[in-house]
Amino acid sequence: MKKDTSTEAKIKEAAKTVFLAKGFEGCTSREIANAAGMNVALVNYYFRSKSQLFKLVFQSAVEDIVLSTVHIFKTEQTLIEKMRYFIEKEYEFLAKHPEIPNFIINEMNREDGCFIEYNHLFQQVAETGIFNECMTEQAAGRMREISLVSMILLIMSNCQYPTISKKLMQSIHQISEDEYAGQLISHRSHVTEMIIAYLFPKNLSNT
Amino acid sequence: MKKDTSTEAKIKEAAKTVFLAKGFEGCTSREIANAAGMNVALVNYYFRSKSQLFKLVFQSAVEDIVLSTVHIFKTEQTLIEKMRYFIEKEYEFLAKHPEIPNFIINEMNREDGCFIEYNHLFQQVAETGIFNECMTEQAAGRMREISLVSMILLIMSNCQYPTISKKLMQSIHQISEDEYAGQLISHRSHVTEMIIAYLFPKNLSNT
DNA sequence: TATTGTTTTAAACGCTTGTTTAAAATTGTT
DNA sequence: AACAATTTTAAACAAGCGTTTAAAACAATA
Repeated sequence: MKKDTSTEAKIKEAAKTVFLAKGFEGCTSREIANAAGMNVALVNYYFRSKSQLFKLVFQSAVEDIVLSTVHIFKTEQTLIEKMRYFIEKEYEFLAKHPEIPNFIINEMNREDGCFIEYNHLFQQVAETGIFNECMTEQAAGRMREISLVSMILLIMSNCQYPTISKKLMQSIHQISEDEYAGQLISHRSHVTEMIIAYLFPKNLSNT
Repeated sequence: MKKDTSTEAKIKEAAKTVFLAKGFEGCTSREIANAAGMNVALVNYYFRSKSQLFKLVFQSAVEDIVLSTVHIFKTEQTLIEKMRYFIEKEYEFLAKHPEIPNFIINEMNREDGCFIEYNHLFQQVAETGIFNECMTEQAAGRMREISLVSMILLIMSNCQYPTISKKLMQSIHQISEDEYAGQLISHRSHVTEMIIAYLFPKNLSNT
C-alpha cells in the first residue's frame, strides 16, 4: 500500500480536510489549493470544478462512516453484544472523525445540497443481517417492538449528537475540550446501558 | 400587541427566515433585502453590516429555544412529570422551528463563528431549580447518579437529533416528509420512556 | 410653502469568487 | 538532442459579494 503523492491525490486530500472543516460554502477553491500547496488552476484541471471535487469528498465521507459499521455487524456475537460493540466503535470512530456527521447533515440540508445514492450503502448494512436479526428477536419477544427508523434514530442520536454539539456544550458548561472528551467517556456507558436496557427489557445480563 | 411593520422590523424578520434556512455563509445581503422587499442598502442603513444583523438573529434564535424551556421547569410537578412534559414540549417546539438546533450548532462550529453570552441564559434555566432538584433526588437515591453534562446530553440528543437529521433519515429510509413526521410521534414516546426508565430505575409508575 | 431631517433609491466601489486561458516548465519518447 | 504530450504557472475573465455614496423621495415642522 503505497501512499499516493501525486498532485491529484494531494488536492483531493486537502479538499477533504478543508471541506470537512468548513463545508462547501465556507471555503474557496484557492483555500483548497493552498492547503495542498498547489496552484488554483490545478483544482479545475484535475476535477473540472469545485462542485465536482466536493461530490467526491462528500461521497467518500459518507462511505467512511457507513462502511466503518458494516464489519462490526458481521462478527459472531449475540445481538446485544453487537449493539454494545457498535456503540463503542461508533464513539471511537467519531473521536477520530468528529466533523463527519455534522458535515453530512449540513450539506444534505443545503439548497442544491448533495443528494447521493444511499441505497447500495444502506443495502450493505442490511446485508449483514442485522435488521433481520432484530425482526426475529422482536417476533420472539426477546426485543422490544420498535420500528427500524426509531431504532436507528435512538442509536445515532446518542452517538452522534454529543460529538456534533461539542462546541455548544463546551460553551454552555464552560468546559475545555479535554474536559468534554472526558465527559464523553462516561456518557458512552450511560448511552450503552440505557439503550440496551430499553431495547431488551427482560434481559438480566445488563451490567 | 401590534405587529411592527416598519422597514427595520421587516428586514430583521426576513433575515431570520433566510439565515435560519441557509446560514450566514449560505445567503447574501441582497437575498435578505429581496425577501423583505427592500433595497440592499437598507440592510446596512439599519443594521450597519450583514454580520451585525446576523448576531441579532442568532441571539434571538438561542433565546427562543432556551426560554421556551424555562417556564416548563417552573411548573408544580414531580421531577419525572417535569421531564416527561419537557420532552413533549421540546418535540412540539422543534416541530414548529426545526431549523433552529442545526442553525445554532452550525454557526457555533464556524470559524469566526458566533460566540455569544450563554451564562445568563443557562442561569435562567438553573434558577428554575431543576438542576438542584436533580441533585437532591440523586442524593436521596431516587434518581440515577449522572453528571449534569450527561443528563442534558441524553435529553438533547434524543430530542434534537431526530429533527436535525431529518433529510438524512428521509434519504436513508426513502420516506416522505409526512411519513417521517409520523415516525417522530412514536419515536417521542420511545425516547420519553427510555430516558425516564434510565434516570429513575426504581420508579414503578412508568407506563 | 419653504426648510428641515429622515428614509429610500440606483449606482458604484473595491474585492473575492469560480473558472479559463495561453504561455511556460516538465516529462516522456524516439 | 529533438520533438510531442503532459503538467504547472501567472494572469486574466466575468460575475457576485458586502458595503458606500450621493442624490432623490418622503415626512415633519414652522
